[in-house]
Amino acid sequence: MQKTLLLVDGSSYLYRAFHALPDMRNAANEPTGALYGIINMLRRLRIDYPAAYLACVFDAKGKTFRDDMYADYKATRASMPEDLVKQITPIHAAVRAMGWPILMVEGVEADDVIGTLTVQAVAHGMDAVVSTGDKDLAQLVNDHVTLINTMNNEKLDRAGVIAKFGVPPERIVDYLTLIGDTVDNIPGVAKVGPKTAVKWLAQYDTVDAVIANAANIGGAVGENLRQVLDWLPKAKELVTVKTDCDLSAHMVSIPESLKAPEQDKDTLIELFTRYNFKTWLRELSGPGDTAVVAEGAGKTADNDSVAKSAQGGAEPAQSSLFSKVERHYETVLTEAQLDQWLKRIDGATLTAVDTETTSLEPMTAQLVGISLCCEVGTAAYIPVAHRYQDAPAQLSREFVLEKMRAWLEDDSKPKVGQNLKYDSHIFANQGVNLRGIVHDTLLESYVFESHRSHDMDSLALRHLNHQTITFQEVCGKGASQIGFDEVEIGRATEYAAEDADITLQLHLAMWPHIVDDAKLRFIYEEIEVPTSVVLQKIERNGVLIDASRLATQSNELGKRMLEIEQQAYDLAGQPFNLSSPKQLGEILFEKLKLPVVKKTPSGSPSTDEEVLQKLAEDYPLPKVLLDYRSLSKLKSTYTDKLPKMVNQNTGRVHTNYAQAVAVTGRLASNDPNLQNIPIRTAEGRRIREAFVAPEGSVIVSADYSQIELRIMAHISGDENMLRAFAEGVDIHRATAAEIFGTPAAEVTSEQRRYAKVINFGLIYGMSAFGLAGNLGIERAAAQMYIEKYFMRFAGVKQFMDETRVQAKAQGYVETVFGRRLWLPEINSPNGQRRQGAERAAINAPMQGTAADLIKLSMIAVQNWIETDRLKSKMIMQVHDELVLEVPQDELELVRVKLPQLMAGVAELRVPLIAEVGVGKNWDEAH
DNA sequence: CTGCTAGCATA
DNA sequence: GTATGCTAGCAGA
Repeated sequence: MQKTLLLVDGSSYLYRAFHALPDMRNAANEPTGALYGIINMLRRLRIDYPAAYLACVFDAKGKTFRDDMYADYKATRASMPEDLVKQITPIHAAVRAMGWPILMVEGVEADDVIGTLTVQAVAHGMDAVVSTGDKDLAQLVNDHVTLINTMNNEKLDRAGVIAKFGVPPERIVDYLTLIGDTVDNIPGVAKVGPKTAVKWLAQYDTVDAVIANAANIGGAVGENLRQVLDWLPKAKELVTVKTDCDLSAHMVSIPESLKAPEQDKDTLIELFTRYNFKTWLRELSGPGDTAVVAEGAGKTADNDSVAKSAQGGAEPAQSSLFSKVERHYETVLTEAQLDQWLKRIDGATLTAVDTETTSLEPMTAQLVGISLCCEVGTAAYIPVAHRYQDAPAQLSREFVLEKMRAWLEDDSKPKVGQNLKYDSHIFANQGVNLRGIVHDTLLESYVFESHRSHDMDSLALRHLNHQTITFQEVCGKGASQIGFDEVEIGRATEYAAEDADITLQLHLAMWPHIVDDAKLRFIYEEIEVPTSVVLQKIERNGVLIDASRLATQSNELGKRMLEIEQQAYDLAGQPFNLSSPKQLGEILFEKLKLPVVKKTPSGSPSTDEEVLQKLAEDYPLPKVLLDYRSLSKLKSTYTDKLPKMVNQNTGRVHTNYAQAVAVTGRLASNDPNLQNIPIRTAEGRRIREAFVAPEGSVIVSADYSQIELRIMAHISGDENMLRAFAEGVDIHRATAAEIFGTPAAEVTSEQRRYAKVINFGLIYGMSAFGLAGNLGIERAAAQMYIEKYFMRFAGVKQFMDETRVQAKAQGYVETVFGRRLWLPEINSPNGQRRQGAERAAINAPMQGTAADLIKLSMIAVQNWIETDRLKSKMIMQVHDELVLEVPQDELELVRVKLPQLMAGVAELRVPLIAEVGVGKNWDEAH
């Protein structure tokens, strides 16, 4: 592999970091902003550009040759602010401790040192990557030297330089000579800016040639040019970066002198302690830092609420880095513009992609425009289907997609987006298969802060301190809402290009929080991102529904409901709306004077199932209502609704899996929800009969057996429970045997039922009160069972206590794989809320680990299907169950392999077991 | 038309 | 007692 030398223009970042970050200070009131910014930047760099050889170059004190040849060199530059001066020493110390050789050469500017090193590196057969915020260094770029700007993710190779400046790298010196450099106080030609410089260079090629032809250039600028003919050669020398400096006094040889040393952990701990970078510190001293050290990186600020409040605002969102970036948004209306953007994104390290469409329904929405951003602040919007009075001519949807297809479908062109699963559908609707999804800001936020909101507007506000243009501002709301295709293109560009720009910035802001944390990184890279790709496929596969069967059921249900309705009217002595809890309450509790069993949170008498069940013991009407309710639920939610959700094009039902809503890591299914299709009652199960396989295929369902209890056994390490699972016995029976102190063979069905309720209660963080309610026994009796349980399963008790402690101490609990589940209310002064959070804390590791496991299963199964080119397809996920549609000739294969894959995704202290069922429909497959 | 409550389907 | 999403009714626009 090609060796790479990674060079950082430390000086160029000093000022930028200092000015971009707010005034941060440690307890001793020492300024820390620039220090924080530089450390953060170097860490990110090491991750994004792994290189064996490194150097961070700073300007040294003292005059340089430029000062000697030009008295006013940098004359306009103010002296370094005192707060920055104070940070220089710690910055150098930190850079060194992080394992970066530092180069400071007296009498030679950092630029010249870098220039010289790149030339030497190339001479040694290496490539060089130069990280700088200074565009002047573009002159160093060639086939082996690339420029990157970590502040805005910009990457400049030869093509990039041409795209950005309009001239190739070897003409950058000429270009800068003509324009001048106000920062260094080097004048160029008055009134000549980038446009004119590019024009002249296109015509005459070099500054020397421009000078030679000065007499032929007309206009005021021609006159200005002739005024400075004598100066230009000197300006050219000033802006030229030297590549032949003598560095022999500072290094033995290239590249050995620049081999990255190990990071100096002790010094880093000292520095991070002194400057109060707690999160980095925690990572250095905490567990899991082996992986981190191996990458030569520590841990970045996580800005969680705990950290923030605890340290009074040190480690701010690095977002502020971007708030000052100048914005340049372009509407792409011509083929030439599109070509230029294609060139840019083709060479980009990462491109933010966003689509604008006619609706939010992923399977039917039509593409209206595409926005792109591969450099912070610079984005494009490509409208392809805006249609309103006098809309300008646009490139057609088909044309743009064909031009972009190669890039969109290229797995090696890295893309980021906000919920790219949606955009993937939009592209798929047009026959384009989006590949190369390496990041998704929705998932980054979800993995980083499970409990917070993940919509782009909130994220921008939180991480970038930026208020985005909202969809509502652009399209209005309610009846007067217009489609995005009716939005004026200029306005659409402001909105859409900003979305892509913000997406890229959000990634840059959130990624450091994940990349340095081995566990979060695993969850993100190995679970969430691949899961989103799999989900998109499952959603697209869809489920075949026997609509006529459901219609028949709807009819029957309707008839029976009418009969029941009549009975209810007779019993009530008047007609009323059975679906209205309010009217029902009046009938039951006012007219018929039935006793109020419990009240709703709002104070009215409850009429829920539990209440009606109780009242049904003594009165006829409640029973009738229970029947009505169950039928009505089935009809309205399922048998009426599902046929309406069949996609006209595919003839199937396509749910949408929400990947970032459930705080435990579970998926949620909506439009329609396929995760709550009835199963408990015979009546309800008939709906599953309508979930069918097409001719020649069958439905295969595989579900994890007792997954959450197994996870509890694993996490708690409780010996009794582990043994029960290891022996493969009936877990509820085993539990009953322990609690009631009888041999397993003598456990009664009543005892087993109790044990089962207790087992479930445990998973939910049960209290004696809750258990009593559920079993219909006294609270004291319930308490006794719980105590008995904890005596026999002491490991479980210990796990629960420890989980509560951990949750309170750090504000979150973790799954087995390290997913963080935040519990904002765990220390709430409100007892009710706090106890709620405690129960959630108990439940979350189990529910969350189960979610991790089945996501890993989905990835494994999809991978298998694609590798072996099977025709079987996943069509649903229901928390612990995967449902596939399998052609007959693949049945035996799937039947064996599917549960193996599911059981094999992780090695826990208990065996994982997946049970398979097969049938013509989903009901039979269970 | 929007947002809320009550109730109920699933794991 | 955990985690979700959807429906109907109803109140206030």
